[in-house]
Amino acid sequence: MRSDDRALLKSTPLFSDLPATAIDRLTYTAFVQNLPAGAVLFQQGDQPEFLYILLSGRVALTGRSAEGDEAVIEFFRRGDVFIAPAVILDLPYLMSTRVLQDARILMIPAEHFRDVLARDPALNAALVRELARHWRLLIRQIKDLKLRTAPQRLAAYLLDLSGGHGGNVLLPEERKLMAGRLGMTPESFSRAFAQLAAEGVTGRGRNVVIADAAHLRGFCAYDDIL
Amino acid sequence: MRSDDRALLKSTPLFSDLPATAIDRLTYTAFVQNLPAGAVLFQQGDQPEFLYILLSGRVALTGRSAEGDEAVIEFFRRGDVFIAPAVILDLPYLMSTRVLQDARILMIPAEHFRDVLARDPALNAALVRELARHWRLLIRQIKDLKLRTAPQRLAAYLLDLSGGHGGNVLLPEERKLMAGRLGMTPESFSRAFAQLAAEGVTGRGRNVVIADAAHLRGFCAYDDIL
DNA sequence: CGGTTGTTTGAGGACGTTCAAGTACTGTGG
DNA sequence: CCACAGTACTTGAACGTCCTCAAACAACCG
Repeated sequence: MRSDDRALLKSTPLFSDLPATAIDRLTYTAFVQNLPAGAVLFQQGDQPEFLYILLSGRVALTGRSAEGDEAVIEFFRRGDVFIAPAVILDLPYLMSTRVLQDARILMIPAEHFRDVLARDPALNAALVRELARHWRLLIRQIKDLKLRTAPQRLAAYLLDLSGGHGGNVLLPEERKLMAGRLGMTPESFSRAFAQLAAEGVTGRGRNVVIADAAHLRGFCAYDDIL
Repeated sequence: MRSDDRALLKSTPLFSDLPATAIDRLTYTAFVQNLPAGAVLFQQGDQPEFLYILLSGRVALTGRSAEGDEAVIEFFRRGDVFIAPAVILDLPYLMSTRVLQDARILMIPAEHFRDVLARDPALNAALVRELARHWRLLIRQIKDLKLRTAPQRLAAYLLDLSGGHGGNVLLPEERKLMAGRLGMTPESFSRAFAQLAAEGVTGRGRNVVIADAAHLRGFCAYDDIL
């Protein structure tokens, strides 16, 4: 692990409140792995062997149906810790993970993580907050899927990306993958995007402009559904 | 709080590993409220004032769209602790809560809960596991919504209720509410149920029989999607 | 430059919703 | 015990959204 990796850990929500010694205790058995885009870290159903922390690159957690089509559950970026719950409970992963952009990943052996967790109150406290935050993201996604139409979901996602204020937005992923995250096909994504032109959303490639954020919030019930 | 309430708390996953003194510390400012079916505990957007533990009765967490229709996110029953994340983070509730069946609810002041949480490592550890478990339930629900059709979702839910083995199942809620939980209208629920007759699912009222669990698992990709 | 992959667009169809009507339940008061 | 009201549940028809399949176009990368 490089020194800037340590600095990165220290800046994440999970580790920022932990003393350096706690971070050391957690990471001294850990190692860094470099993975190219397209690599699969693990498959759903596997028993968890590591806790993963993304040091750089991008990664997607996906679920796969019996027919083989893939739904993105969530994207992760630099600094994110993922699939902690499976490691904590020592239960099979519910999702698969695919590298989207060449990634450096810190891998903490699951057993070791659980050992430290059993002893370190500060880590428990930090993890409670981390899990609580993530819990809310999942609730929002469920409400999104149950209460909004495809164009509304896209609009809400774009507003999230813009921080709610509109203006210029840079799409973080391919449209194909964003479609999966939003629970629709790439074709539907494309049509949803075309439909948002009438609501003041324009753009080419990965650059998108939200002309009237207030109007778009109304369109997708941004504040009502939270 | 009655003595059998204390016994109930002690039997829940969250509190079972906590010493009695910790439970006392947590509950000495708490009180019990009786609420009739139909009562609303709080609305989405409210600032959290209490952590709720259901001592008896049934309750649903729901999200509401701008048009006013309601989607059930999850049901809770005796012994369940709900909306901990909002209380932990002191952020507005993302959902509303409605009493389905006359309920006795233990209410722990949010401020007090956070105080205890800041001091009690055992509570943190228990909460980490509780949140991790719930996190996995939400992931399953998201995969359900993104990867399965309506009849498949119903089939998977029935299998969950039966413990995966089939046989007799007692529906825990009105079909109307189960429809919301599964992300469909009551009409679609009814049709989905009718469709499952071809897969060996029969029943009248709240009593349902799964004739061939293995077959139904195949139908909804029960083991593939997890 | 050609091959590959991502994106858009069109046509047709499946799934699920909406609206509307009818049936079965549940509980209440006579 | 029955009549009744209110609610839940089912069923049918029409509609809309989203998906599938297919093709054209654009962007990227060797």
